[in-house]
Amino acid sequence: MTTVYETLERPLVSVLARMERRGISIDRQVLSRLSGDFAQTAARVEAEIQEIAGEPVNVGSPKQIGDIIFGKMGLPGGTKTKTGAWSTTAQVLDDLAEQGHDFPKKILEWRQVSKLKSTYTDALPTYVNPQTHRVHTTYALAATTTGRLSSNEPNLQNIPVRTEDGRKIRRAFIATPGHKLVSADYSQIELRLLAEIADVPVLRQAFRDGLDIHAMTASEMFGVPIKDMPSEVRRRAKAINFGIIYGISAFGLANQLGIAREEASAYIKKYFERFPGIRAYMDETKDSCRRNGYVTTLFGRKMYYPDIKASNASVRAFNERAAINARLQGTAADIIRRAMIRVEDALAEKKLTAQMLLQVHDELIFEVPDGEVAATLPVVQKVMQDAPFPAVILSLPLQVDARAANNWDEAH
DNA sequence: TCGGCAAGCCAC
DNA sequence: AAACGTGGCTTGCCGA
Repeated sequence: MTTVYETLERPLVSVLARMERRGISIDRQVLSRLSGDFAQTAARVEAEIQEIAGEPVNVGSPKQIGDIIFGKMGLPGGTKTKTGAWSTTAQVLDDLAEQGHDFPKKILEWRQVSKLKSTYTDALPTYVNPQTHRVHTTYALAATTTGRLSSNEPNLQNIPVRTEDGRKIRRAFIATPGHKLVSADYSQIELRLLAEIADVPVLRQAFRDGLDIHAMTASEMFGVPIKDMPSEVRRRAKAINFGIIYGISAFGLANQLGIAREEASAYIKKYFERFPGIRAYMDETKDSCRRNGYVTTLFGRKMYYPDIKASNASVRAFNERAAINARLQGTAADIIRRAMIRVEDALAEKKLTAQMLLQVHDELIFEVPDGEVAATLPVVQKVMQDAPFPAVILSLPLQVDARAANNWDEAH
């Protein structure tokens, strides 16, 4: 498929270069104030941790924390990492915190603010370019096996969004005065591509009907009405949907949901029954990857997984899951690349001056003059929705949500 | 002092 | 505790 390289990759390099050169504004005062807040919280929590420990402890050392929790304090449920150290991941500490143990809870709190401070509020200002007063990331076009971009120095594709403290950092990404940030993102693009590629009638129809896809999944699997569905039921279905995209295993799903492996197995079995096409899609993907050494996106781009034939069973299984995921993640990557290549001309044709600044896998961020926002939104949405055309005609619509605000958090 | 690995965690 | 996919960044730690 030389077409992909000639018509997509070469222009994309130029598009990315323009995005890198434009950069994005951050509010250094907001970040500075947040750094102070985080420092204060970290210091307070660290003092409480030292108090409980009763001895000097380096809070940032997982090894020391593990020795205290599972050695000295003798809390239950300890597991070891592959090097033999006590594991102290967030999941482990969360389990202990839920059992009422204060120490792991405080470690979690310390880690959260420390992460946000060191990786974001302290680091981002050091990337502000003195000439432009903006932050300029660098995109790597060929760094991933699936065709996604990656972003570094700084990575602007992993700005926090999950927690309230995290969103405070996102609010520091701002538009120039007289402008708005416009964020446009594909809704559930990988699940839509799963419905398309695996040819799952129920799933495709659900997307055509605009249903809440996780609620629909829960309804199909557990026989619960979509109306007034308990959030826990929907949460499980959502975890299963994501698991499917990632090349599910009963082990992984059990860990994710905190249920027994047997129960997770039953869920997967039920899912395959309710959504005919998924199992065949997975089997066909593995078979063709074993035959050819690669899998392809809907656009024909190849992604190589030669180790899918490895003699080691766990290496083999890993490559099988990666190959299953790659067709979905890779096709989504192709689609947003096509949109990025087309959107500049589409805007120019309407005399719109929006500037594309960032790409975050299924999201594009633009800086737009206040007076052009209303006209810009539908142009961006249409280009993104129609991006597969004409090379690929999907049997279901791609939905693109777009909104404008003064900062990235409120636009997202 | 530097480089690399391990552990951990942020995003999609 | 990652055998549920793709990345990048930071800290601690250890050996050269």
